[in-house]
Amino acid sequence: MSKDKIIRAAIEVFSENGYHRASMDEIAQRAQVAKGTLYYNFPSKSQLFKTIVKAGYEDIIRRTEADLNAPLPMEEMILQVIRHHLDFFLESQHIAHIVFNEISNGIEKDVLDELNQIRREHLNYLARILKEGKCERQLLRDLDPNLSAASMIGTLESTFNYYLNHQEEYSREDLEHFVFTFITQGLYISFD
Amino acid sequence: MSKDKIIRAAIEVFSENGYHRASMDEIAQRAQVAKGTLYYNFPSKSQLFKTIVKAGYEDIIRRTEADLNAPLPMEEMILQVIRHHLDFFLESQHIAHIVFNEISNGIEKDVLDELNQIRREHLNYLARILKEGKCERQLLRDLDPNLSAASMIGTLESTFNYYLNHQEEYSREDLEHFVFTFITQGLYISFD
Amino acid sequence: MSKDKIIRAAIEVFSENGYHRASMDEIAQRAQVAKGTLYYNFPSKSQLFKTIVKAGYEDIIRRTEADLNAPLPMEEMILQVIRHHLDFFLESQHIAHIVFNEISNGIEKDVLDELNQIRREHLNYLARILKEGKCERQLLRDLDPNLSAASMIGTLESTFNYYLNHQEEYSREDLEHFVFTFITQGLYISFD
Amino acid sequence: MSKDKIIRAAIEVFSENGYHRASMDEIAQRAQVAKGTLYYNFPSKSQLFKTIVKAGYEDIIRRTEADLNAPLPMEEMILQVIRHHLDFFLESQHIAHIVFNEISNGIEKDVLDELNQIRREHLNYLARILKEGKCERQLLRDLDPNLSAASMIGTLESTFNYYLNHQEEYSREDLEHFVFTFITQGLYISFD
DNA sequence: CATGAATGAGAATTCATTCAT
DNA sequence: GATGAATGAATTCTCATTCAT
Repeated sequence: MSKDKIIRAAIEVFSENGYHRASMDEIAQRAQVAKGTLYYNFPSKSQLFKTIVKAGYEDIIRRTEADLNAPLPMEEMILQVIRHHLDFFLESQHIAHIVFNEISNGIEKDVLDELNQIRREHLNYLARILKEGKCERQLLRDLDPNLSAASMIGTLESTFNYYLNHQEEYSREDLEHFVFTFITQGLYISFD
Repeated sequence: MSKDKIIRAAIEVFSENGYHRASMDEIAQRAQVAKGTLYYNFPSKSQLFKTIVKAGYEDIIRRTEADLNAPLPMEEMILQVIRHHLDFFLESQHIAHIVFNEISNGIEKDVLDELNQIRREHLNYLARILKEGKCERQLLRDLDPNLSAASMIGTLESTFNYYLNHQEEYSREDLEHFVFTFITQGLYISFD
Repeated sequence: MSKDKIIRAAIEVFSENGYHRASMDEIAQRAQVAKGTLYYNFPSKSQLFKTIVKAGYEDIIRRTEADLNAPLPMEEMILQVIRHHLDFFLESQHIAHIVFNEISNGIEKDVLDELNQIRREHLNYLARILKEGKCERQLLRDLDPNLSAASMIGTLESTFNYYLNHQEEYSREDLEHFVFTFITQGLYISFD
Repeated sequence: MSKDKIIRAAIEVFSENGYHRASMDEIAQRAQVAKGTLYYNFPSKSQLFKTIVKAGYEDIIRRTEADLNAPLPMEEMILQVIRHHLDFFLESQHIAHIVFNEISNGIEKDVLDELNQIRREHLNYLARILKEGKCERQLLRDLDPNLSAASMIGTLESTFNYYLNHQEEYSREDLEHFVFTFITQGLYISFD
């Protein structure tokens, strides 16, 4: 079906070139449909982009939620969150790159607002997990949950970006272990 | 002098619109020079962009180095690094936004290579600090210094981005304290 | 029935947007039929347009003729012509706007020819009435009947257009009286 | 100079094809400039169109005013107005066609508003002449000056349009005489 | 009778860059 | 040093029309 072909092609083209350099022409070509078909299925370039980003966030949340609705100890939950985000980064580099790196200044205001709304919801989702963890047990430090969620994402993102340029030097386990340790324990050896 | 006016204008326009939506026309207008003058001073848009990014990185390294060449305890060094980066983010939001958020896919390959080279050097600089810290004293965990450096930046960046949209809820001290705690100790209360 | 729904919708859309900006998409939407149905009922956009214009002219001639086939004095005939045209303008603003204002340059040549043919016939019809009037009685000045017919239409049209933008300032009677006086007696107080 | 070449070409293309079918490509080609040059000189198609229409109206008013600022008897004034409008129609068929026939529904609202404003001013100018005439001397009938002005234009326009398709049948004097008689005395032989 | 997905030729507009002055 | 008119390739988007079902 055209819509699917277009989305698959768009993911490729957007992630290879970024939003602004991606051209509808190339997306159409790769999807093997006529340019008009793009606009038959999506009202504009920015809406097509938004559709992809939204699906990306929804996918990652769905994966994470599938694991977390069974009650888990907090350590396990954070590990699962990290794992699912890393999985997503690794399996869907293209989408991930768009979802997390493409700031897209200079996109239509209304679409940008929607994108930011989606981003915010994703952060809130993570922050909520951390908030519960803080109450429930005495595991988590008294840090602002929103900033903590943002920093988790930032850490995952920059770790993954670094990995992209140095794939041969690290294994998947290395990344997972690094991110988990960095996020939960930080750089310092704990003072005891 | 024209060159300065252009750079000042370019920083504004790039950070407001992102690289691709920033137009040489608007930069010329804001700099109050003719468009030709832009090309008299800079060979191309991407070179103008690179000039700004490079200066941004150099500025931040210069500030940090000024403090660190006197021998300091590691705790203090990391705090200084965080402080100088936060200072830079807060004082030069525009440049910082460009320097850290503008991935600039779809820029000429040679300029992109130079930009990545600059980014890499900045990371190396931070990684070197951490490496020394690991040997010197027993403070730092045995984590990969490159990934650690990348994650420090990622944390600073995402914290700052979150702050930009919630300025009223946090003070500068809040940010500094959060980032320092997150980076050095992580989310968990240390097991002792 | 689809055909009627389409015509009703097309009249609206053509008169709101003019021929070139009217889109088959919008006509289909307003008619609540699929786009294919438009082409099932009308071979092309221009043919649909022509159908409407033709029906408009036929309607106005039918109305006028209904009154004029009974023998009437010339004064009365001209008054009836004016009345019926004004009625038509007032009752079917949409169609009238299309019929008289949409010059439609840049329509397919064959359809344009047909449209002009229809227009010509309408003018001829009016000119014939005037010609008879000139012979029959000594009421009408020796003016070219074709130019006279064209000028009658022009007067009705421009009066009506002015009225459209100043509806509150004139009543229907004002218009009728003005047009009748202007056409039959002109601006000057007759020299006697 | 480019601007002049563009305007000359645009007048041709607009009047041959109407606003919507006229393409910037063709205008550029005929003006022998690159497409970009069009946009260097005019911000948009609609603004280019407006520029031409405005100049047309200004030209016609300038011509008329040149004659009328010397005090003239009303008969003479109306004759001059008719003559100058006919001159304009005959000398600048292209512009006249645009100015008076191109209703341009479906143009950007702001430009359309400006166009209507220009049209209105032209009508007001003619209405003012008639108003003065009514007071000054006992020549003019007590007809609404605005509707009268609109009808004068409508008469000139439709007469001219008819003439365009039947050029061989009428001389310039025929037209002038017809329009003057129709406008000032109407169709009826005055009752005396 | 009716549908609606798909098309592709055009159209307006943008913008980095050049170059004669 | 500086200008700004001119360029033309690239880009997004529109829309009448077709056709398999």
